[in-house]
Amino acid sequence: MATNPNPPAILLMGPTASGKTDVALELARVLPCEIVSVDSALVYKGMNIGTAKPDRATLDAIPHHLIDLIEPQESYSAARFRDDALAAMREIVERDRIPLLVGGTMLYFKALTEGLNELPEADPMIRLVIDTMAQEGGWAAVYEKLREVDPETAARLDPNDTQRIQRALEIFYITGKTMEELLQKPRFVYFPYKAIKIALVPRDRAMLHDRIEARFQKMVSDGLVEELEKLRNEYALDATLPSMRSVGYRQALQLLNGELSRAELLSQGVAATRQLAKRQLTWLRSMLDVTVFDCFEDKLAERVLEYVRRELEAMAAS
RNA sequence: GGAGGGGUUCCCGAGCGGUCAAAGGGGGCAGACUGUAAAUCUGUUGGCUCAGCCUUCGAAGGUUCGAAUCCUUCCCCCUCCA
Repeated sequence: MATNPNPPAILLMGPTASGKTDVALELARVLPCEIVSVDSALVYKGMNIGTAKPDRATLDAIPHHLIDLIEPQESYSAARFRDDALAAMREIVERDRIPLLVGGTMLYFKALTEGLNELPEADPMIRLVIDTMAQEGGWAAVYEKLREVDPETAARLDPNDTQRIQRALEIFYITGKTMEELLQKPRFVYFPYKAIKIALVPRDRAMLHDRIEARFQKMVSDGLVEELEKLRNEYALDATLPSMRSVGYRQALQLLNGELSRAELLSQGVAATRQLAKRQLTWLRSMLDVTVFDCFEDKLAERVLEYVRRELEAMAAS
């Protein structure tokens, strides 16, 4: 198996609150797996309650990767995830074990399995320049600038999509080439694994909504706000950081800043989580070759385990 | 008991005789997504046999060619005086 040029990897996807973690832990308990987190929020140290991070005991008992990588004022990226995940997977396979990728950040799954074009990484200075340009002339002026240098990308983007406009212009300023041109180039797709792709999806959205609400309430009563308060004393956190724009923390920070009441924290946190789940489900629907399980099905973990076993056997046989 | 203010489509909330199935926001639903992705953006949101029709603006009557908008009574809610 160590010499297998195309070893298996299990990809377990699903929206927030679909029960991915429970299923993953069960798989890891029975199969020789190590878990690789595919989650843009679990990378932050100290952000535990709001990200539903597995507890210390679980992390110690079962090997987990790509959790607690950076501090809350830092930022991560899909490209960095791809590198980190491929490195982790290689090491896992070298130990004769199976990488079990678990998470809800669908862009990361996509970047991992389909690769990314060669684009420059984010440059804080350039972004600052563009932000300043936006402050002075409005985003309409920034969009106009993009239209001058990269009309194809500008046409593709909505004038209100400031984040992508900034990124496209950033690419041009760094490379002198348009994003359009760089995306045209063929990309290397290095993903030397036989992927077993599984999606946990609710048969009934209302049931997921109920679970989301209960879960968020529990996060708050477990001390989400207090956790953030402590983090804020330790790090210079503000609302523009990617970590502080994540579901739950964004609202908790607003509460600490006096912008939200306790009741609003609850309702807005729950709504933001539902909206996240909705976007995750949109990604999943667009993905082919994924085996879907109803996340409210009885004995979910057992069924998934059984399916994975069959797939692994079939692979070993061929 | 007296003086005011109010009840609008899932929610908040504008409308104050026709151009109103009713602004705006929220929520929901659908979609997009290449180094911020738990982010960002877009569309849609009474029903139907859908360029038209039907049912909606607390309830019931009335005025009018025509009402969510005016009048009457009734039912709730809030503020103030007692």
